[in-house]
Formats: sequence, structure tokens, C-alpha cells
Amino acid sequence: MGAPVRVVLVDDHEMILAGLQAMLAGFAGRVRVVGQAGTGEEATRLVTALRPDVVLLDVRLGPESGLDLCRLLTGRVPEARVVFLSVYDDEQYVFEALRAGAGGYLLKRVDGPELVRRLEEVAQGETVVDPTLAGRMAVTAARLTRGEFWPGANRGLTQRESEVLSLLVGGLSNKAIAARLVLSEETVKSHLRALYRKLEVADRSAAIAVALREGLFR
Amino acid sequence: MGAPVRVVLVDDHEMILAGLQAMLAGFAGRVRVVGQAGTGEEATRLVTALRPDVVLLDVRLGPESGLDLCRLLTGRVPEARVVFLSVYDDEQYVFEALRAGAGGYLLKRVDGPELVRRLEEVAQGETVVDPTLAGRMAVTAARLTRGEFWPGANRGLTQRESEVLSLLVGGLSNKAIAARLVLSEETVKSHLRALYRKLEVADRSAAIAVALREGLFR
DNA sequence: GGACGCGTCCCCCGGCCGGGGGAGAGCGGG
DNA sequence: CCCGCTCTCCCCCGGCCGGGGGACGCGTCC
Repeated sequence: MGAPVRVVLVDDHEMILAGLQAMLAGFAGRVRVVGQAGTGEEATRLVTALRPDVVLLDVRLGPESGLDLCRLLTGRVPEARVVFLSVYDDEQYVFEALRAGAGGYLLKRVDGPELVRRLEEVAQGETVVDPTLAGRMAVTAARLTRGEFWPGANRGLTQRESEVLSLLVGGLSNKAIAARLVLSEETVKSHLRALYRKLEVADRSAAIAVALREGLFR
Repeated sequence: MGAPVRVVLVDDHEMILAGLQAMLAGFAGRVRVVGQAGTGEEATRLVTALRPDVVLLDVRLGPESGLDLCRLLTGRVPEARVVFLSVYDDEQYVFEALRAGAGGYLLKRVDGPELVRRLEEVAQGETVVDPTLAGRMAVTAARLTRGEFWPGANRGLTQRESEVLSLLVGGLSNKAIAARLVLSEETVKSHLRALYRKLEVADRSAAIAVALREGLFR
């Protein structure tokens, strides 16, 4: 079995941190919490200093994005595996998390023994995804991984437009896209108008159809 | 919670059958083994007669193929969900199993409580895949699912609804769909409302996204 | 410095869309 | 024979969406 898995917890809710500590307390031989942080900045300092095996990270970190933090951490400390802990059981989130370099995506309803098992697996290089989500994803997966990261340039799409398009393909409304990208709805509409012109379509559903046909999505 | 999940066990090893029976014996209120079979022929007879919620199936059935049996069973008794139980933790097998209409793929190292939980999930329509496998699959994915059928996942769409959906996926507006099918626009809207309910989405773009994800377009 | 592209945000307006009610016809099974 | 399902069509209404105008700051390139 070897040494216990060294874990850093990151969540902006004190309660969650305490809960996780309690949950993991009974498994001292297998998992050891070596630090906890409430903000991205704290987390970055801790992780670079402690170089843990796993970082357990909430997707929403107050105003900050857990995804951005994940990208930062995996870039800076590649041997530390980032596992998201979230309440959102949406496949879309999982894909974004994995694309951001995450080593796992678990739902907050896991219990202690399962969490410990997952942490051990992830420390050994496995990628762990909540089983219910993973089941659905197994069927979806092929399509989404077929394209590369940002091949939107085929139609002269800008970076931002590609991002908007990928969310559009995910079936999100203008409002939802705005929320996801932290933008005004008007800005999203503005990008969409440009998108429709470039894709030579009249509305969002046709845009989705074209994007999928030409593989412009993510 | 409702009635216990009715399960039929299929394996060519007497020992495995006995083991499963013993494992599930302690959960009589949640899972009930209503039959067991050692061959594909036996299994087919049992399943068509008993119409269980779940069929727990070994991938290797002596000389016979569990996959073929799965295809047969899902074709003949669509409401019964087939879950494979295997020792092979190879992604390839999982994809083949899902393509054959399976509702799940678990490894023989599951313990009682987890197996029971999985059986309940699968009976409720979830697709369950062993977490370690599923994690890998999420990243590696594969090319196997491209445009394949998925018997278990038809959302009870009527003929007409499917036609409307396929045009919807093509990016057509209500008016265009009406013209193509020689219908009133109101009729199209009526079909769409039913479609949104069945796909559990709020609008056309989300419907397109779901349809493409789940491959229920024609 | 000026032109240009990009990203952000704002206004107005008309039309399409989604949700809530229906209704009537046909068809098959209990 | 009636029930349930499917398919067809209707009205109203509120909200979302798409298209037309912009504006401003920020970089880059010449």
C-alpha cells in the first residue's frame, strides 16, 4: 500500500473543510490532510510549498474560478493531481474540468470510504469521475474528444467566439453563457451576431448544426 | 424507495452464482434474485418469462458470447437492463458492452453494498460503469460510439416526434419544419413541447445538444 | 499618431419561441 | 364501448432572441 496519500483541501466554505477533515479523520493511515485553503491564492502558496499528492478543490471558489486555479496548479506543480468536488452533476462541467487538467471530478455526495478509495486511485494515476456521471459520459465521450482543444480558427473565429460557440453547442441560453463566462448578456449577443455572420446562419440552432457538422466545437 | 429490484443472474460458473446469491442475500428488501441461469438459452427463457428489472451477466459464458446474449435480450425484453459483470478491466470491453445495449459494466471486485447500490441505479435508468474504468474512459474515450444505436436510451419518442427532432437537429426553424412535414406551425410547436418534456430540456438548442449526445436523432 | 481588430457594453424593436390552456379525429386494446 | 395514445390544430401571453444601430478601451502594426 505504501505511505498515506497527502492531500490539500481547498474550499471557500469553512464548514465543508471541517466536514472533509472529519470524513477523512478515520483513515489516517491511508489519507493525510496536510493543509487546507479558502482562497485560490492561499491554495497556490500551500500547494507549491507542500507539493501534495492530491488537491481536493471546489469548482466554485467564491468569486474565483476553480477551473482557472486548476490550470494554474497543474501547470506549476504537475505531480499534484487536482480533484474537483462539486454539487453540479453536469457532464459539461466534467469535461471542462478534465480539459483544465483535473485528475478527477467527484460529487459532494460521496461518503468517507469511497472518497478515500478515490483519493488513493487518483494518487496512483487513475482518473476518477463520479460513477453516475461517468456512465453518462462514457457514451458522450467519443464525440467530445474527437476534436482538439481550440480548432475554431477554421472559420476565422476569435478566441472568445470559440468559447461562446462551445457553450452554445452545449445547449446554453444567452443568459447561461453570460453567467458561465462572467459577461453581460449583451456581450454574448454581440459575439453571437459575429458568430452567425461567420458561420453564415440565421439563428442559434443552425449555428449548432454547422458547428457540429464542421467539427468547430471544442 | 419502492419495490426491490428484480434481478436474474447469468454465469456459467456455479460458484459465481452462489457467491452472488450470498452477497445479495443480506439485501432482500432492496434486491431480489428471481432467477439464475448458466447458459444463454436458459437465460433467454428465464428473462422473457420473468421480465426482471436487471440481468446480471458475465461477459464470458463458456463458449457463448455475453455480448450476443445482451443484444438478444435487450432486443426482446427492452425494459430489462443488462449489466455486465466481468474480471476484465479493459475499456474496449466496456464500449462494446454499451454498444450492445448494456446498461452497465461492473468488475467482479465490487462488494455487496456497492453492487446493490449499482443495481438500484441501473434499474432507475442510470448507466453504471465501474468507477476506475469509467475514469479512464472519460479521458481516453474512443471512436466506438459514433452514431450507434442505444436501445436502452430511447426516451419514448413517437414516430412524429422523432421526425421533428431530426429536422430540429438540422437547425430548422419551426416554420421550416412545418413546411417540410406539411404541417401547421402550431402542430410543430405542439410536438416540440412534448419533445422538450421527454428530453427534459427547456429549449430547442438544449434539445439539439441532448439529441446529439444521446444519439437519438435518425 | 492613426487604423484596425478585439472585447466589452448599451439602446430599440420586431419576431420567433416556449408554456399554458385547450379540442377534435382516428385507432387499438381491454 | 370506452379509455388512452397519437396526431392534428387553435389562442394567448411573456420572454428570449436576432438585427440594427452604436460607444469605449485596449492592444498591435505600420
